[in-house]
Amino acid sequence: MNKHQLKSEKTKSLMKDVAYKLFAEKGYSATSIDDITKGAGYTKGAFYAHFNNKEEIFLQIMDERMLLLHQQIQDSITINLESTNSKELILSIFNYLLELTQNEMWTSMYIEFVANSSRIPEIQTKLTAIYQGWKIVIKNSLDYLLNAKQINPKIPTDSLATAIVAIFDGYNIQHHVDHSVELKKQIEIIHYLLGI
Amino acid sequence: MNKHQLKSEKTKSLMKDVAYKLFAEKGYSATSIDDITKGAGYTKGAFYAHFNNKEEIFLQIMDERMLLLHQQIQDSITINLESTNSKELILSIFNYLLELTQNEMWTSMYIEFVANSSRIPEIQTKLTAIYQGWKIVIKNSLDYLLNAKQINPKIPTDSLATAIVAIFDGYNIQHHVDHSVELKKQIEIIHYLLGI
Amino acid sequence: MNKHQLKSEKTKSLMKDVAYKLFAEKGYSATSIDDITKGAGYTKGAFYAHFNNKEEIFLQIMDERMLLLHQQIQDSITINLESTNSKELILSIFNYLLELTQNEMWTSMYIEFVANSSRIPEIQTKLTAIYQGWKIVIKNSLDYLLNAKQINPKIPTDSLATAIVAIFDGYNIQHHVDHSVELKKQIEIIHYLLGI
Amino acid sequence: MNKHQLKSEKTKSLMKDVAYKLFAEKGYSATSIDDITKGAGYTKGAFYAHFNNKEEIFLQIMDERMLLLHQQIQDSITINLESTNSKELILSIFNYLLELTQNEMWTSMYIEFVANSSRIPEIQTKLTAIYQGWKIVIKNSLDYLLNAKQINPKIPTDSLATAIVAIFDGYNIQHHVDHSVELKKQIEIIHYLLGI
DNA sequence: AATGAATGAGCGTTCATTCAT
DNA sequence: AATGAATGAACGCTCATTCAT
Repeated sequence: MNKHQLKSEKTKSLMKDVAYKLFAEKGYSATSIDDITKGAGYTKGAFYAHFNNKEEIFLQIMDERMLLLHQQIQDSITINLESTNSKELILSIFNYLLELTQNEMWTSMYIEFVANSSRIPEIQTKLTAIYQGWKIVIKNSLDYLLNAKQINPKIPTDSLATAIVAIFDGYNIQHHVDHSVELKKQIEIIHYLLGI
Repeated sequence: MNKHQLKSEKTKSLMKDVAYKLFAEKGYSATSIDDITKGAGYTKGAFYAHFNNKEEIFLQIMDERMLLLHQQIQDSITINLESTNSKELILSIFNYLLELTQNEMWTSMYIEFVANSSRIPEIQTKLTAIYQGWKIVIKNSLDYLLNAKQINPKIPTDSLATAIVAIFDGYNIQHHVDHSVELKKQIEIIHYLLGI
Repeated sequence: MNKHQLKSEKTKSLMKDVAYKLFAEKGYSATSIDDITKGAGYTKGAFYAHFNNKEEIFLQIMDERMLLLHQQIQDSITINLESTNSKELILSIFNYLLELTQNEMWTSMYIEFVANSSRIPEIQTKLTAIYQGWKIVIKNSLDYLLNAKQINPKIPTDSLATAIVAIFDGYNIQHHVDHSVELKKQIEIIHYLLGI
Repeated sequence: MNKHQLKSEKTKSLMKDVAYKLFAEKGYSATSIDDITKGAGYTKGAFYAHFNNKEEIFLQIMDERMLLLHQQIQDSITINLESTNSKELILSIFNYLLELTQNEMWTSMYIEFVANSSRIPEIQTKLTAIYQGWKIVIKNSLDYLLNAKQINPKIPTDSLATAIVAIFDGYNIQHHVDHSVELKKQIEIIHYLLGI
């Protein structure tokens, strides 16, 4: 990677960081290109040297953040899969998600994704794929634990995976609106569903 | 109410119906006053004769729709509380919510409420109150059923109420993004949580 | 026509007059909406209350000016057709066109039409129709004079009509670039072609 | 000319070729520096290494194309001046011009020159000079043929030269707008004017 | 000679809002 | 109550031009 590319990458990254923050704070529509570039210390023109339009930066941020999240969950699982204690594994995964949802910025951005999904088809496609990914990861983990007889659910693991994702999303939304809602309580519910 | 007021009320109501539809379809930001008034067969000026600004109509719609929803749930409970069979009561409530979430327009609008809650403080206040209301309604019903020994939950009823709301929201979001997600499955989960 | 429409028509007309002048002076691309509205004493927004976009005002001006021109030529012919002297008729028509081409603004605007015709299909269609119209008007007049044995051309009247239009356009362009070119001389040429 | 200069000249020439094409296709205003450099396989910076600004390349292209055209006409005349038959001379010259005007790109570019002449004084000066040049070349040829009694015009040769240029321009414009106009017909008219 | 990141001014367009009628 | 002309600020985007490399 030459100097030009390096500088370009740095600028893009800076703009994406600022945009991420602003999209979360003010929403996609209410965030202007000017807001983004000024926040990153550039002028409007610089934005269009790196992104074709506003939608593109939104989608790129979404892609990157979702990929990162997916990988981190995956890693968290891999590391803990050797642990003999199922509770530890489950706890580690869910605690990870918990931390994430406690990050207000991420939640706002996530809701922005969902809110715009019906208007921007590409977002819908991506989000659907992401949901599928999460559910598969969770189902696989549950299957593994089930085989190891470490969980004892009364509900099929694929339905459980969907339910767990829903519970996270649901608590996420409630907490986003009303911070007095305790996110930790969802862990209890999930444990109960898992029969542990 | 005289003729003038009646006409005024009718105009407002028409505009709110159109606005509800448009906010759900295109989002709050992307919907213009012109879209609303043209859709209702009026011109821009008429809008400002009835609403002070765009935010106001959004909040009024939210108020009315949420109140309506709340009352309908309340009614559904009241009617069914006398039924000897707990399953029937639960089913009737949840089926009501199910129908609602299967109404795409309502879901879109609901997500619009949530997405705008961090930007418009009044929305946050209202949404928080609404969540509280729902949870109280659900908790009271659960307590009633618990006393009647018709449900057998392992989790306190207030936590359960929060969980049930979260599950509805969560499935709602997933279904909004990916229509292949079956909303009916959430009922299974909730039944399991209730020990029935 | 009510007061609203009257005011609207006045504003549109004012804007079209200013736009006509500016398009001729600076060309279509180089003329901004701001130039037009400021010149007419309005703000940018007012423009879009009356025209859908920049192209529309250009096309409307073209339509109106061309229609007017066509009618005036037509009138000029009708009035003079009764005259016994063919020279008078011819002179009156060509003098009319002469006057027009001596109006720099009109010529500039006309060249703008032509220059943009390959890029804006609607302009091409309109211009083609206008050329047809002119040629028919001229051919009909020539045929009339031919029947009356007042002209004695060696070339078919339809070819002559095309040639006459070409000569007007050609002198027009030369004069537009170099004002020392005498437009009057083209009348001589045309007279010669007509055998008078 | 050393290697550096050679390369430079080649780059300039490439850019001018691409620019010529683009100016003709999209017009001067609508053609961006980026369009030109990308089309020539370079980047923006390279443009400014060879031209001071956009106007400069336009003027250079105009200069070169017009010079070329002038020389080719001149050559065409010189070669044919010895021919005993006047018709051949005339035909060769006009056929050359005919071919040129049938080249759509050239016509578009030519109209761009004319349309921009009132905005860019340098273009006006150049175009005026070019018109003068053409007219002198044509007049001289006509005078030569007149002396040789090979043409028999009823109109002074200088007026005829102007008329011939006008006829070419006029048919050019008509054909540019409406391709069904036959350019060949203008030759008939000119022959008639020349009394041959 | 050539790259390409960045500027900055400007453009066409939209839209919430105001107000005379 | 309703119209619709007009405002004015903002927005997404383009582009000629500059300049460090």
